[in-house]
Parts: sequence; structure tokens; C-alpha cells
Amino acid sequence: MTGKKIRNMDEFASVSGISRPTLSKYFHDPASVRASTRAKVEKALETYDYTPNIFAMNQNRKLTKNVGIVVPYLADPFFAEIARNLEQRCIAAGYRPSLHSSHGQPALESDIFDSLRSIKPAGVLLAPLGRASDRRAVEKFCEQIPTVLFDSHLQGMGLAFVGSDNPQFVRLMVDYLCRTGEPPCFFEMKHPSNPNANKRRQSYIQSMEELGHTPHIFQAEGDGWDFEEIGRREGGRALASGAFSTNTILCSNDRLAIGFLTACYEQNIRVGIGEDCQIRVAGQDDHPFSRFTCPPLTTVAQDYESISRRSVEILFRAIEGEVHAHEDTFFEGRLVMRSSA
Amino acid sequence: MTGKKIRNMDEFASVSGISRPTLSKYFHDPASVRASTRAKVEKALETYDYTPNIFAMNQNRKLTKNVGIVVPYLADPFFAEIARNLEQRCIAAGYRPSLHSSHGQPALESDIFDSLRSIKPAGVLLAPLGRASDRRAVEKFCEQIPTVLFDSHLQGMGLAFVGSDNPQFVRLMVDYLCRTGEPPCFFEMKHPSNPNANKRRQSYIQSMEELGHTPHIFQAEGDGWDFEEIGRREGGRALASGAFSTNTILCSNDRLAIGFLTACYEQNIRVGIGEDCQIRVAGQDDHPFSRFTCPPLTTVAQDYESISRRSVEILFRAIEGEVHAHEDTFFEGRLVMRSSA
DNA sequence: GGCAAAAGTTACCGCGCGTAAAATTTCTTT
DNA sequence: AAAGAAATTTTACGCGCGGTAACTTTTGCC
Repeated sequence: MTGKKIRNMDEFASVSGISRPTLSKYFHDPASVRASTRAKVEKALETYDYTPNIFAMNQNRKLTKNVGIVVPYLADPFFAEIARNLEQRCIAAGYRPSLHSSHGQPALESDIFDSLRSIKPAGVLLAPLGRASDRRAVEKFCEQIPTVLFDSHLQGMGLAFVGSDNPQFVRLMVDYLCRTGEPPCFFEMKHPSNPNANKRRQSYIQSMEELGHTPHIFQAEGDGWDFEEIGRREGGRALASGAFSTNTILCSNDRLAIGFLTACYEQNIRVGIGEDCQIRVAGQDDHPFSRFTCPPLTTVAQDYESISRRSVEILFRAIEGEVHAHEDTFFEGRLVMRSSA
Repeated sequence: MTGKKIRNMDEFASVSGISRPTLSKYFHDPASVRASTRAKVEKALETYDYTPNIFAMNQNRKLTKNVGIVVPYLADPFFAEIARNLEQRCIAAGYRPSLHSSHGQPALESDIFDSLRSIKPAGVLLAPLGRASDRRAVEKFCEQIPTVLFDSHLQGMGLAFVGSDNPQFVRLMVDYLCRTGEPPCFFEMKHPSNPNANKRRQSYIQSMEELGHTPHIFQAEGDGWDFEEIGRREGGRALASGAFSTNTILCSNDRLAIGFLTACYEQNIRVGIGEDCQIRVAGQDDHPFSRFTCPPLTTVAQDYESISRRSVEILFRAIEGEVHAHEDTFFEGRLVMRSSA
């Protein structure tokens, strides 16, 4: 490593005593050469400082080792965490991940597609914006490049979809809330950016009816990805106007719930399950900050370990030639009981 | 754009009636060719679908248009936001940013350096891990590639450093807290990962002494980047043992404060500035979530707009050949008064 | 020890573009 | 309109590696 700097593969072939085509094979996949050869290469690699020129590699290879990871909103720690998880798995599998965030903007999402196309990725892990996505653009992209969708389901696109079983999330929580207190009212955005929200609403209605309760839904105005602020502002308005017919609020997601908790605080409404509490609040997703809200938020945890494992699994298999029909995978959530509900 | 797909620059030269070397110049910098030529190129670009092969370009160019952005911990929304800001500025300036997170791990930071070297970036915007960084590795990297450091100051490294005026942050807050109530105790980590923390501690001591108060510091055990959890656990322990000699706590950063607020909640200690409140808590940084804690957190806002603007400004000037001596820039913070203190 | 299979070698071409130098065209200046 | 400067074109070569075919060597096995 501290040794002489080598300029190209030919030169490294000379000093290592291995032919260039064999070296090429080695760098493409170390396991594709004989163990004794590999040892020789790796020994030479300790003596000399050489890395194949990545641009020359990618220019000629039929398939690069590049993998794109795209999330809709990286400032949301949930996506940051899942991106990290995906990134590590890609590296472990010998790929070069590149991380991209659409920042909630459809135009940026399309720009990212263009940018990704230009680096000829072997595959892409895509969490689309959802409702705001340019469906045509996503569809076209998925046709050109092996893509696994996660988090936001866009019907039939890509090699596969991996996400959460949203109906199960809601059933789990509605069931818990009904068992332990008043049936919940559902608090969500009127125009949610994420299609998961729609499934959650539907499941809420169904779950309530199955338990013999009347569903109540409060839909907050507001667009974009500032969920906390929308939860605070609109939640506050709803509280002030007495729009809720119950003392239990199930928020469509944790970020909305975090804002809603702030609204409760502002109006001096005590949240939790204690004797002196006036309202119960629950979220969904187990956002990294939910453990630290006051009170800590009761929620349903996404199994993002499984989601990311499965996503890369499917993608890498497809890259390596396995052909499968499009399939959707939905992982179950886990109830996380804290003191807010 | 809908037109025929062109395979390479030679082919595009034929159909556009412009020579390949001139096209090469155009794609390198559209302003470097005559306006009439540029018009011809752009007209042809509307008819034919062509983009230069990015790998072939980068292989031969002395300087790529790649810019690396490295942050220590992307799951912290503060870094996610500043990364987004930097990213947009790079794109606007015609560069190709790539985003990397060290995830709090020194080994990963070094891996990122290697990875960046392989893409021959024109420059890098680096927020190092800080104390945990391999200083040798950072220094070596900065010598090889034009690098602007931000957020964490590592003495003298890189083209420049851009960050916050940490002493001013603390002065501002200590002054405010003393003016409006009891002098604060300083709550921080014993082994902070970020060098800013040390400056904040020193400034706390100095500010208190200047105002004629005795400094009190509580140092939390714990390593890593789980600041909220450390704030909650150790803050809770401190509260329970009566380690604070005042009713006012100034946390070294917002994330610690967020955890500390949770600890207060758990011990039924009412936080804020109201009549019935027992303790005041303040943070520093204006973390995106600080507005939504209960109570909302009083803090000092980092001017990350200025920090990011300045960072890219310096980097791009250096890339374009301007030579300057190493300089450090520290931007002032703004007091954000909310109801926690 | 012999033989087939696997692995390695040699030799050559292709990829798409950057860049330099010389020749030519175009624009600007007076 | 002529001269000079600036831009463009032509020509030629290089970058570092991938892929393939034909050949040689090594390996594993009975």
C-alpha cells in the first residue's frame, strides 16, 4: 500500500507477474480466479499502490457496479436510516451505491432519473415521491433500468415492491386503542403525498367497522413535506374547534403526530394514559424521534431492517440474471407501546 | 429530444455540422464557443437525443465536474438540510455533487476518502467526524484534493473552514438566560465527538465569569452519536441525583436538549418559563425538530444558509484557479426564543 | 501417468472522448 | 477593403480498460 504508485493495469501486470486479462477478471470478481492466483494478486496489492481506473472500467463494462438509492425526502430521519441500511448492504455486496434525495420535488425526482441513467447503474432502489411522482417518468425509468421500489407503492412498476403492510399497521393500533380506551379518531392530511396514507385511511375505516365503531376522520389542509408543522397547525385548529369526538387520536404517521403533540402542549392539553390525561395520541412508523417526544409516542414500528434486506436481495438477484415475475412484499409492523396512548 | 438516439460525439458531429473538438469544448463549457455555434449545437440537441458519455469524459479530463459532499451523520436532520443546501448550489454551478455520510464511524470516513479519490473530484465539501476523525487521513486527503471543511474545525486543514462562531452562540444564550432568570448550568457530553463542543464549554465558563457567576458543568457519560438517548439517560440520572445547582440548564446542543426534555418529562418536572415551571432548558443549533418539542426549545440558530453559501463560494473559486491563504470563517448565531427558557 | 477440464496467456481491437498542433475560416478593427 | 485576431476545423494521438479468440499451461481425477 505504501509502495510505488502504478499507473495502469498493464504496469501492475508487469510487476505482479499476472497477465492483464486475468487481473481484469480478478478486479471484476476476485472469486473468478484460482485461489493461488488471487493470493498472488493480493500480495502484489500490498506492495504496490494500484486501483483500476473507475471511469475506464465503467466505460467498457457491459454492466457497472453502480447502484442508485433514491429517497423522497432525506431530511426525514426515517429515510436517512433506511438509506444508510441500503447503502451498507450494497457496499457489502461489492457495489457502489450513490445516494439521492428528491427533496419532495417531482422535478428533482426526474432530474435524478436522468442523472442515474448517465451512470448506467446495474440497478436502482427507489422510494418514489408517491402521489407527486411523474408516473410516466417512473415507468419509463423502470423499463430502462432494473429497479426495486420500496416504501411507496406504485402499481406494478419495477422489478418488485417492498414495503409495509399498512392495513396491518392500522388494525394493530386500532385494536390496541379500542381495547384500552375510547375508539380513535383518525388524523391525516387531506392530500397525503404518500400512497401509504390512503391504505391507512381505508384500513382505519374497515377496522373500526369490524369492531362495531363509527369511523371519524379529520383531514388536515396543507401540502408538501412539512408534516410536523401541518400536524401542529391543523391539529391545533381541530383541537380548538372541538372537531374530535373522542379523546383518542390516531395519526396517519409519526411526523404528523409529533406536530400534533406540540399543538396539544400549546393548548395545555395533557397527553397520555395517566389518570390526569385528557387525550391519547398514537402515531405510525416509529420515527427515530418518537422515543423522545413528550410523552414518548406510542406507534407501530416499520420493519425497515427486513424492508431493506429484502429490497437489495431482490435487486441483486435480478442483476445476476434471475428472472422473476413482479412481486409485492409487505412486512408487518410491531406495536411500540409508550406513554402517549 | 424525441429524435434519433445518437451513439457518440462523432455521430453527433456529423448530424449537427459541427466538428467534434468544438463539440467537446461546448460540452465542457457552452460559453467557450461562439454564440452562433452554440445556437447550432442547441438546435441539434433539440432534434437529436445525445448526452456525452460521462465516463469517457471523466477518464480524460484533467478535472472532472464531480464534487463530493461529506457529512458525519446524515440521520441528523441538521446535516441532511445543510447537505441539501450544498447539493443544490453545486448543481446550480454546473457540478455533479455526490453525497456521503460517515455514519459516525471513522473507518467509514476513510473509506469515503478512498471512494472520492477514485472519482477524481474537482473539490470536496467536508464536515469531518471531528474528534474521532483520523487526522492523518483527513490531512492527506486535503493535500490531494481541494477541500473546504465545514461545521467541525480541524486546525489549518483544507482550503478553508466555514462554520459557526461557537463562543458567540454561548455568550448570546448565557447572557439571555442570566438576564431572564437564574444563571445556567452547562450540560454536555464528557467526550463530545464534535470539537465545537469544546469551544462551547470554554465560552460558557468565560461568559459566566464575565457576568460574575460561578460556572457549573455537568458532563454526561456515553459515546457515539445517539445524543438524544445520552441526554435522556444521563440527564435523567443528573436530575434524579440533584446534580444541578440551578433551575436553568444550557445544553451543548439541541439533540442533547431533546433527550433532556424527555428526561424531565419522565420525572414529571415541568419545563418552561411559566409560573408553574420548575426548570428552564435551552439548546444550541436550532435543530429542525426543536420547534416541535414540548415545550418548544429555546435555542441559538446556526446560519446554515450562510455557511453553505460561503463554503461552495470558496471551493469553486479555488477550483477555478483563485489562490488564497487558508482562512476561517465563523458565522454568528441568532437567538431563537421559544417557551422552554 | 495420462487425460479432460479449468485457468491463464498472448494478441488484437474497440469504447467515447480529451487534447495538441497545424490549417483554415470567420469576425473585428481601422 | 485589407490586416490582424479569434474561433473553428482537420488531423492525429492518447487515455485505461473490456472483450474475444486461439493457444498454452496448470489442475484435478481415475
